[in-house]
Amino acid sequence: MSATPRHTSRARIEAKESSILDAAEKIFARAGFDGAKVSDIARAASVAEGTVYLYYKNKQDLLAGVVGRFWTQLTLGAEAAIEPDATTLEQLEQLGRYHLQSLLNQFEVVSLTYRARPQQEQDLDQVREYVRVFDRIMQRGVDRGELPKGTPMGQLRDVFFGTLEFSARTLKLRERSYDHSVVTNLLSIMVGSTDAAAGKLKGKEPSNRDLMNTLKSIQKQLKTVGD
Amino acid sequence: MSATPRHTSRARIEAKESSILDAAEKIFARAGFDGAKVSDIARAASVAEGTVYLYYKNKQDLLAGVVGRFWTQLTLGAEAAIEPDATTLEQLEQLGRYHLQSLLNQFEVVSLTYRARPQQEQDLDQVREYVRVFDRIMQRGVDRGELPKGTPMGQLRDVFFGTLEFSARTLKLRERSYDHSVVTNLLSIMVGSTDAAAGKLKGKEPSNRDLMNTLKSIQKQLKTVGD
DNA sequence: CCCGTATAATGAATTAAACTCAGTTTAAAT
DNA sequence: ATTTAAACTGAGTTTAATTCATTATACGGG
Repeated sequence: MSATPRHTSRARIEAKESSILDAAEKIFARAGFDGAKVSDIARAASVAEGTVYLYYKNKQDLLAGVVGRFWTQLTLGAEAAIEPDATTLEQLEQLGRYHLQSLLNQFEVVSLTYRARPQQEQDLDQVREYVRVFDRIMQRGVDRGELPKGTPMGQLRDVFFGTLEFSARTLKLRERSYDHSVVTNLLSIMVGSTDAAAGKLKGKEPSNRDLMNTLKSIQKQLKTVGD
Repeated sequence: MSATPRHTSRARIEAKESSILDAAEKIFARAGFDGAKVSDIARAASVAEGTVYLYYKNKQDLLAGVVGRFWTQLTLGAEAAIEPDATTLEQLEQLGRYHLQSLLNQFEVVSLTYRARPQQEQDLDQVREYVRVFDRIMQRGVDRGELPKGTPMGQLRDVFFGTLEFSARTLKLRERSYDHSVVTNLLSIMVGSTDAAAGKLKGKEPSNRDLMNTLKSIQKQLKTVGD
C-alpha cells in the first residue's frame, strides 16, 4: 500500500505540469519576468490561477522551472549534435555551432536565466550540467592525446562560453543572424593556445612548418570577419 | 526670465538625486531588484516614497539610474587606470585587471545590469560607452602599427569581455578572489591570434624564433592556472 | 457499476507593494 | 516680508502575487 499512488496517474500530472511550463515559457518570453502575469500564464495553460501554485511555490520558482527545463533540453540537444567519433576540434566546433545557434534562437529564454536566481543559493543545476558537455569533450581530448595534459579546461571553458554568449548579444544587437565564422574564429584562438601548450608537453620542438600552419589557420579565420 | 531657475539650485537637486541613487544602490545590492522595496529605498535616502517618483518614473527606471551611474564611473576609472604611453598589450592588461577586479568587487551591481532592460529598447548607453575604452586601445594599437590592420576588433571585444565576465562568475562561484593569471592567460590567447594575423599583414614571414617565443609565452601563461 | 475518499483544482478573498495626487512646505526672486 | 512655482509629502488607490476554504475528480475496493 505504500508504493501505490492513491490518486491520478503520474503521466496525467506530468502532462499538466508540462503544459503550465509551456504557457509560462511563452508568456515570460513575450513579456519578460515582470511583465508576465501569473493570471495570464494560468489562462494560457487553461488552468485556474491557484493551480499554478500547486506546482510551483511562487512566480520565481515557476521561472526557475522554465529555465531549468530549457537547459536540460539544451544538454540533450548538444549531446545529440556531437558525433562521438569526431576529433576533439570537430566536436568543439559542433558544440560551438549548436550553442551559438541556440542562444540566438531562444534569446529571450536565455536572458531569463540571469533573472532566475541572481547569485543566491546554488546556481541553476541544469546550467552546470550543460557545461559538463564541454568538459567531457575536453577531457576526452586529453585522454586521447589530442590535447596536452595540462590544458587549462576551466579557463578555456570561460573563454568558450563567455565569448559565444557575448557574440550572441552582439549579433542580436546588430540584428544579424547566425554567423558560423564566430565559432570558427573562437576555435582558432583556443586551438592556438592548446597547440602551443601541447608542443611543450609532448616534449618535442614543433617544426616551423607546424607553427606556420597553426598561425596561418588562425589568421585565415580571423580575416573573414572584421568589425 | 527664461534661463533663470525659478527654484532650488541645481547643486541641491543633484545632491538629492545622488543620495537617492546611493540608497537605491545599497538596497538593490543587498536585496536584489525584487527584494528591494521602494519604501525602504526612500527611508534609506531620508525622503518620502513619493519623492523617489519625482526623480524616477518607476522602480525599473531607478534601477537603470543606479546601473547607468555604475558604468559611467567604471568608464572614468578605466580611463584613469590606463597609462597613455604604455604599449597596446600593456594597456589591454591594465584594462583587463581593472575590469576583472571591478566585476568581482561590485558583483551585485554588475548582476543588476542584466535585469535592467532584458533586451528591449536601446541597451544601456553607459555600457556601450564603457566598451569604447577597449575599442580606443585597439584602434590606437592598429594606428601605431602594434596590431595588424585587419584585426577583428568586434570579435576580440567579445572574447575579452565575455571571457572576463564568465571568469568573474567562476571565481565568485568557487569563492576565490581576484586572480591576475586570468587576465594574463586571456591576453596570451588574444595576442597569439593578433600576432598571427600581424605576421601575414606585415607581409614578412615570421621567423621560427618569433613564432616559438609567441607560443612559449602562451604556453607559459596557460600553465600557471589549470582547473 | 457505485462509493468513499484522498488528491487535485478552483477562484474569491487577502495581502503586499508599486504608484498617484491633493494638499503642504520651501527656496529664492522681488 | 511677500509671493509663488517648484519640491516634497504620505495617505489613498491600484495592481498583481499568493492563500485557502470550498468543490470537483480520479480511481481502488466492494
